[in-house]
Amino acid sequence: MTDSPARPDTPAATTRRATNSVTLTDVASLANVSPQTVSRTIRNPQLVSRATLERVKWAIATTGYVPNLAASNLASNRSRTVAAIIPTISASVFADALHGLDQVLAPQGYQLFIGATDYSPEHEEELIRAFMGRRPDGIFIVGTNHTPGATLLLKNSGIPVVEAWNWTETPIDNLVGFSNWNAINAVLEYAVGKGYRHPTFAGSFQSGDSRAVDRQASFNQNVRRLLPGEPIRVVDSGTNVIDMETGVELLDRTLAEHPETDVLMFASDVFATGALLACARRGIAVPDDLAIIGFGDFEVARHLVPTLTTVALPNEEIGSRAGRLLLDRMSGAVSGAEQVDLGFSVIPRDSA
Amino acid sequence: MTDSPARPDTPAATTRRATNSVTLTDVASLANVSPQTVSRTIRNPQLVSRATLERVKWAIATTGYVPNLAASNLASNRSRTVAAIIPTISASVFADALHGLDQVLAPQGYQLFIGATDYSPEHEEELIRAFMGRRPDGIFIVGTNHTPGATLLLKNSGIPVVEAWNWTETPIDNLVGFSNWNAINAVLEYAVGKGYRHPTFAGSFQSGDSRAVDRQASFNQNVRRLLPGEPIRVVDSGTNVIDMETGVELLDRTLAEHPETDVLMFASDVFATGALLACARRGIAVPDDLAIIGFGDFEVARHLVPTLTTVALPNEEIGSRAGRLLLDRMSGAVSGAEQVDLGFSVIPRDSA
DNA sequence: GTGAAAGCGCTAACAA
DNA sequence: TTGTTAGCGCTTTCAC
Repeated sequence: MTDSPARPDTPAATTRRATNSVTLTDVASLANVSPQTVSRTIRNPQLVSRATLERVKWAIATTGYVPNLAASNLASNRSRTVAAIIPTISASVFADALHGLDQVLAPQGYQLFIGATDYSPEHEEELIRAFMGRRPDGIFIVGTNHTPGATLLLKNSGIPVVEAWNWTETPIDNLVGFSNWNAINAVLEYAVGKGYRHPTFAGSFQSGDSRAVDRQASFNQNVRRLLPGEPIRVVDSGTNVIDMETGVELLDRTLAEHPETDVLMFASDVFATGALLACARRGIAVPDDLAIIGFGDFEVARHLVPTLTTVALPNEEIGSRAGRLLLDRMSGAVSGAEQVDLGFSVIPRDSA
Repeated sequence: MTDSPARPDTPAATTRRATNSVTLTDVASLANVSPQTVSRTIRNPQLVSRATLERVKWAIATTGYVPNLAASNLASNRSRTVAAIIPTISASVFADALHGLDQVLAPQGYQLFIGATDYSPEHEEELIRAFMGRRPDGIFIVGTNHTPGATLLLKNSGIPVVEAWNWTETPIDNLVGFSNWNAINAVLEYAVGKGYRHPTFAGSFQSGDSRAVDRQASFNQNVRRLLPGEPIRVVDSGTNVIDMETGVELLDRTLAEHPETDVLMFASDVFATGALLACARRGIAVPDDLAIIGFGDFEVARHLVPTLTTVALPNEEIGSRAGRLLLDRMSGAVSGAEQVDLGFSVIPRDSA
């Protein structure tokens, strides 16, 4: 033992320490080195001699020391965190993207903060503001439609940002996604190529979900282009809810409001699944009475009877690619923004 | 302007500030108050006079100040974060729980750190260690089977912990879940009550997923109890993968290895869905040729044809209840640990 | 109701 | 290779 004033058994009367947790200084005095050497042992072991390294490691293990990353963050101005802002946690497409993101970031020591906007741009702005307080080293955010305040916050933050999913000509920084517009166009071309002439598009087109709005706009324009004279049939659930029940309702409304429909295109496989199973229950033959096309290529699509024609999207890759872009920028290796179009593919199956 | 030495336009030559971000001191000097008053404005506005409050708020807005929570964390020893440790992000049951957790915690200003163990206890321990460095105010963790090291870390952390999903007689701290053992027993009693005599249990029973292992043990014991003399039929996929493809494989193996099976119980609705749809494709009548029972009551269960008999689990409620327990403990209002059994319910439908 | 002083636990910069 | 010094930006404590 030493008579150092930092001895843990000689706490200054003026201390404010509320924790009883071990600090760098405790480890240092046990190992008989300076706190700096302990810090180096953890962060840059190659700068420390073998003997010292062993001694410090032993001291860390003995004390059960866990570095306080808030202090590290404050001193180094790096948090080793990434903030992920998604519309909702319980939608598999975003969960897949988060999974991709986490797989790339976790091995590099980055931890993920997650926040859900529930499709509300106002809530998104609040969330961004709250996350900024944590000084994340990177930001992953779904969507390209933000409030002016949110856009400003992100632009001025000086933090690498990846916007994901949607495509836009004017990203804030990096962009990883695909074109919803082109995807819907591709589906429509597929359907027309198959001989269908009376398409209806069904989904939830609330303004909060700009991806859905993009898809609807694309449908409108491309029907005009590919089927001149054909009326635009869109059925809107009027909610943000994406579930199979709503798919059944959309089917019912389509049958009632647009009985001439020969192919029913859904904005999500979730809707399509509900509708396709409802058809089976009601004796509507798919695709002979009515063809159905989904969007997203969820796992169930290739198991349904009949199998569901749909569009495969690069969900997980959006996350992993975004993670790699962030890593490049956070390490300082790369300085410029990138736009990555991951594309999509129409998957022809039996339902259309 | 003042001639205060803290003037932002008079940076000390010795400064180490890497950020150009606004600090409490900047706001204070603009509002002509002490930093302390700005802090109070944010954290305890009722202690500040109206006039001062207005002036400080104006200064905050003018400067675009965002408090640095790492500094706050360090000084106050509270991080206003909760760490959530789940087996995998891309499984809807855990996503639902996270959603419940977030819904309760976010309004109170708590942010969520998320980490995925991929069903590996070793990885879980690493993750806990990494998260401890962030000094979360609470920990949510799925499962009750941890490595000795992980258990020790959690127990000694002094941080409120909620273990979720499984049931155990010896929780680390709080516990929110249901009994997998009882749930499987209930399903089996239901099946036997319906007249089935040759049950087979299919799923993935890798040791990493203790919930699945519990279910299998329950199946074994309860078959012996309810159907004495009947052999125990279990089909194990041999992987941690939970997808419909595996459900199809499990069905095939059951038909090949145990053709006498009259009711096939799956450890997850995902498997059951794959199997049930495969039956439709192969002309196996459900439930007449073979009855099928799932586990989890996923959304698709009530839409399938035939609808799937299964067990409903309180996924989202597990999260929200855990959130409320953590909130109680983090606020200091409650000191004791609680064990909450949220139960389950067998949902009789057409497949069995 | 407000301010001054001290320090949370760590790392950057520099010195030896 | 190792140590010393000076903060990072905030909150606690205590004085007024």
